[in-house]
Amino acid sequence: MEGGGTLQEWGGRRAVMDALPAMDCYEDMFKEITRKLYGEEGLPDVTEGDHPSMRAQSDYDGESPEGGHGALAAFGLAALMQNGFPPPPGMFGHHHHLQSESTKYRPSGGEDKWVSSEETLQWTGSKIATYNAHQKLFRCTECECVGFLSRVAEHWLGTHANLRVFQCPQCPYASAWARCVRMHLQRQHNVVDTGENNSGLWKENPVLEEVTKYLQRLKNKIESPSVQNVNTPSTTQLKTEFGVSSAPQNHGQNQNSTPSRSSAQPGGTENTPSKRYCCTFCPYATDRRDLFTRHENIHRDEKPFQCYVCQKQFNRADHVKKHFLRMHRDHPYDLNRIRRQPPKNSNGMSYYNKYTSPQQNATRPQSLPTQGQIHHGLNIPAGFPPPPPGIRGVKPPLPSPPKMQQNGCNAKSHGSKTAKKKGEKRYSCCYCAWSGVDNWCLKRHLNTHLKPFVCGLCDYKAARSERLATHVLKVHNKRACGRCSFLGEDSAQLAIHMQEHQ
DNA sequence: CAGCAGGGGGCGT
DNA sequence: CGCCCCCTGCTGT
Repeated sequence: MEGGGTLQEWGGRRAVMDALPAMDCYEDMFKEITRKLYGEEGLPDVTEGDHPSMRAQSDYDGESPEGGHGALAAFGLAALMQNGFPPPPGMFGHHHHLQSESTKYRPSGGEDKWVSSEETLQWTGSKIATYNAHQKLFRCTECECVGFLSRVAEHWLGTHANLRVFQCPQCPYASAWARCVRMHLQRQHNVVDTGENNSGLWKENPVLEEVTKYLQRLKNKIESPSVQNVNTPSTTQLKTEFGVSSAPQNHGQNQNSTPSRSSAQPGGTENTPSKRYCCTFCPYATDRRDLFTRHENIHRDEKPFQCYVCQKQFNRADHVKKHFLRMHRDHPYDLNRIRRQPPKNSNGMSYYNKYTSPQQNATRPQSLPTQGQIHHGLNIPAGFPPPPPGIRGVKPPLPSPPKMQQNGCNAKSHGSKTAKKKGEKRYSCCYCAWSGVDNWCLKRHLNTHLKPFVCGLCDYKAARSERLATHVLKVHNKRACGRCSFLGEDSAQLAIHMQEHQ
């Protein structure tokens, strides 16, 4: 298949969403997805919306018309209708299916005649949507969502291709939904973007243009078969379709051109478009496959390693070693004892695959982390799924050693427990006689001299962001973001803002 | 304010 | 795979 490389990556990303990370490489993932999409199963089992990381990726995306699941969730339907979608016909009880001959024409008369294109998008093999000339509406072939051209194109790209084609012109934020970017612009940059006079939401993404042109050709063909391909929408028309104005240039000239790697995958539309591997769930991108694989484990919540002294679990072996050298320096460190499970079991399944069987995945959303959920590591025997991702900073009650004992261990090993300490290296302040154990301590100490956190409403300066936040709250009755200069009117507004930092 | 542990990314091997 | 670096959150002073 032409453009197989791109589709391969696309398929790989779908594979991640399909919770098939046991595949040892993207090639295998692609094969699996191809089998799912076009093989005997015939319908995808997209579960990206079930992934906690996916849910946290963006509050705007959370407001997106789709919940990320192939089936329309209740709120997704409501959002769709809010966006101008008529209620999807037969959505209740319908099952997913790709376009087939049997679904080309509906038996309910001419008014319900949904016609598909004879061509398919080369890089996906999908026919995207069918068109009903009577209703002048498109219907997604994968989930039967119904809407106008731009909406269905946006829906398909965002839901079934998982692409974020709309880019904030002022920051790296991108979304699959134009209105989400408009909302982001309004909230974060105080730019009221009506969709008619906005500042370039249409990301430089030939895929959007390709899909839109594809649907337009389908529409033209059905409504005016004799003039097909004449009314292929221009770039300006496309921008109008999506309510955007300033589109970048150099879009794909060939309508069937294979999308570039950077634009064909969501990560390619992130702030690091040149990276080869881009995470579906967060903005992370890298050129190294091994780093990407390691990063993916973060979103899988697996902790295959554990400290054999205190049973604390880790997702990386080097973290176990670092922990061990910090906390249990009196014990001999044995690399062979830190793995909770062998890398491969007798069936050749990886550790992760073992615990992410379809049954496991089905119950995964119920194990989403919530406030107050604390993992008692000692109660989880080896061989059981790792706990939900712990809330950062909440330390589970470990069986041993108790906190005081840990501190005693630290105190005992002070001065020699790390290479840093071994070398007696100290980081000295240039303004005073202070010296610290690491560079970060020095940085933080320097803030006491420099006070880089300046209140935007008065002359107050603070050495720490939390101090400034306290000041802003007490003096100005506003909620300050610890990561940027945002000031919220109340905690709810700040909470919404903080989600964007995810 | 500073020490500390945990976690994530980059990089070399 | 392991090391180093950086950052964050928690905790004690």
